[in-house]
Formats: sequence, C-alpha cells, structure tokens
Amino acid sequence: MKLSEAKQQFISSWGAFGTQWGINRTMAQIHALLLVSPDPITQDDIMEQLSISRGNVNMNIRDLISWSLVERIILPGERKEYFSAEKDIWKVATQIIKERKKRELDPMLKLLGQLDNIDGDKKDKETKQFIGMIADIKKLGNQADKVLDVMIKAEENWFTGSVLKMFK
Amino acid sequence: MKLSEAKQQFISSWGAFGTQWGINRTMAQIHALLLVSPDPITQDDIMEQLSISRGNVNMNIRDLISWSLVERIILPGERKEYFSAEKDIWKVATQIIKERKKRELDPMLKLLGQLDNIDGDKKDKETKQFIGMIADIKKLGNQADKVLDVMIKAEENWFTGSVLKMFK
DNA sequence: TTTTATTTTCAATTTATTTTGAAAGTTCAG
DNA sequence: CTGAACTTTCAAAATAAATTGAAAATAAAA
Repeated sequence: MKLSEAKQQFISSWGAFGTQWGINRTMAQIHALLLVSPDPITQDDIMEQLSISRGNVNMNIRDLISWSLVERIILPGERKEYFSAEKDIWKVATQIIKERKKRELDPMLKLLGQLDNIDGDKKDKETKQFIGMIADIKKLGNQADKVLDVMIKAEENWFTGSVLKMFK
Repeated sequence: MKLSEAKQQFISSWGAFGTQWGINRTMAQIHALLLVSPDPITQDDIMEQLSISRGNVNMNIRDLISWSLVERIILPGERKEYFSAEKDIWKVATQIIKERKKRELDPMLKLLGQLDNIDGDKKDKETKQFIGMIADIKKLGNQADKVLDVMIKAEENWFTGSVLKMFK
C-alpha cells in the first residue's frame, strides 16, 4: 500500500470514527492529518489536503486547541502560523479523558445532585424507583470519576505496561 | 422538588448528555423514561409523555433493543406490547461498553491492521512518522480492548467495591 | 374468513449541524 | 503611518440527521 493512499484512508476513517463519538468529522480529520505530519503545517496546507474552506479549518483548529490536542507554532522569521499535534498518543488519550470528564461527567454529577430531594411520599413506587435510580447512577458516576482520575494521574505506561496485570 | 418535575429534568438532561456521546437525543430520552418507570409501558405512553410520533418511538425502541438495554414484554391477555429497561445500572454500563467495543473499537483495530504495510523507503520521515503513529494507536487500542474485556467480565461490584483499590 | 387493534416502514418534511466565502479584523515589515 | 499578508468572524447556503404521519404489514379476535 502506498503511503499517500494509507494516509488518506486513515484520515477519512478517523473522521468517520469521530462522528460516532460525537466529534465533528472535519475536526477529527484535521487531527488525524496533524498526527501523521511530522512537521508543523499551515492552514493553507490543511485546506488543500482536506479540500475544505479557510473558515472551516480555522474554527476546527481553534476547537482542537481548546482540547489541548494541537498547538499554534510561530516560526521565527515566518509570517504564517503553523500547527502541530501532540504526538504522544498516551498524552492524547489522557487529555481527551480529562476534557470529557470535565465537560460531561462533572455536569452530569452536578445534575444528579440536584435531583436528590424529592417531595412527597417516599413509599410511593414511582418515587422510590426514581430516587433509587438517581442514587445508583450517581454512585456509578462517582466511581467512574475516581477511576478516570487515577488513570489520568498514572504514568504513561499505564496502557502499555504493568497496570493491566492488576486486573487479572 | 416535585417528582414529576425531577423526572422531566432527568429525561431532558439525559437526552442532552446523550447527544454529546453521539447518541440520538430521543433514544436517550426514551431510555431515561424507561429507567424511571417501575412498570413496563407502551408505545402510546412514550408518545404521550415525550410528545413524539409513533414512528419515532418505534424506531428508537428498536434501536434500544438492539443494544440490549430494553426488552419487549407481552402481558398475557393484553393486545399491546409493553417495554421495560434493564434497571441494574451496572449491567447497563457493561452492556454499553460491550456494544461500543464491538461497534467501534473492533472496526478501528481492523482498520489499523490494514494500514500496516507501507511500500517505499522506511527511512523517509513521513513514512516513519506514519508507521510509528499507526503502531502506537494500535497498541493503545489493544490495551484498551483488554482492559475493557476485564471490566466487562468483572463482577458487578467492580465499580462499587474493591477494584478501585488496585489503582491506588 | 373478515374485522379490528397494533406495529412497522419509509418518503417527505422539519430541524440541527456543518461548511462556505467574503468582509472585517489583526499584525507586522517597510 | 500604510499596505500587504494573514487570521478571524459569521450570515447564508449546503448537508446531514431526526421526525412525522399515513399507508402497508402483521397479528389477534370475532
């Protein structure tokens, strides 16, 4: 398989996977392109390689930067901005976990905390079911929160090394 | 807070969280409604409570069943079908992990396996970067696969009990 | 079998999301 | 300053996804 072909395949599939995870297809594609680009590249490079508009590139790059997955690079003596992705895939995974936790899990736990206090007959079947379900989801969420925290703090070799043995 | 109010809040927020995870809002809402309904309910109940069409309910229920999160229940002597959600939230989480693994992680690993074999100069910077990145992502994916398998096979008390200590 | 209740399907519509592109904004060399 | 190079913004257009609703299919009752 030729490199250009493989790259193309990787970028377009990465975009498709992204959408399944609630991530904008183009954002995932830009990220994929940056992951396989050894050197920083410009907005124009991205526009050309993915055949998308300048505005689109700009917005999605901004988004990737807000996830700390991509950084803006100013080369001395160059007018244009360059962009480069974090290449350590463990750091990428960690960063995504951290962000999704903050953006999704935390708000969810906050919501559940607000649904605690139900007026009325605690012996009523519907009420009991509701209170129990909220409590269960909260417990699950809190445990997930703790596990993810440990994963984030763990050393890079978490996924590649010894931690798996703990599960066995 | 009144029960009806809390339920409404839960259902609508659950829908919003779902969309962030690439899940159809209505599907998430139907699931939430079923989670807090102690007894099985009909398509008409769902239509009414969520103000959505019959076709919409039917399609999303079918989808929830394909995830094994909801089951169809035929009550003896009743013409209508009833639906009920798995209430054990650990089983729900396990089932979702299992399905997403099958639907997303497995295909991703398959793709990466196909991008292995690149023609041409292995010393070329672009080629080296590409091969290395694919290998790294594959390694991460495989480790995630194993960890998730252990989680799925673990007892229900994984999240609620002792497993967390292993991380400390 | 025929009728009636219920479920399923899917083309058309509506709604939501993404993308474009040109204008406005910014930065910096001269 | 001035103007060219480059970046950002955002309303409008294009695309994608979800929803409707009524017709077709199915299943049970009469």
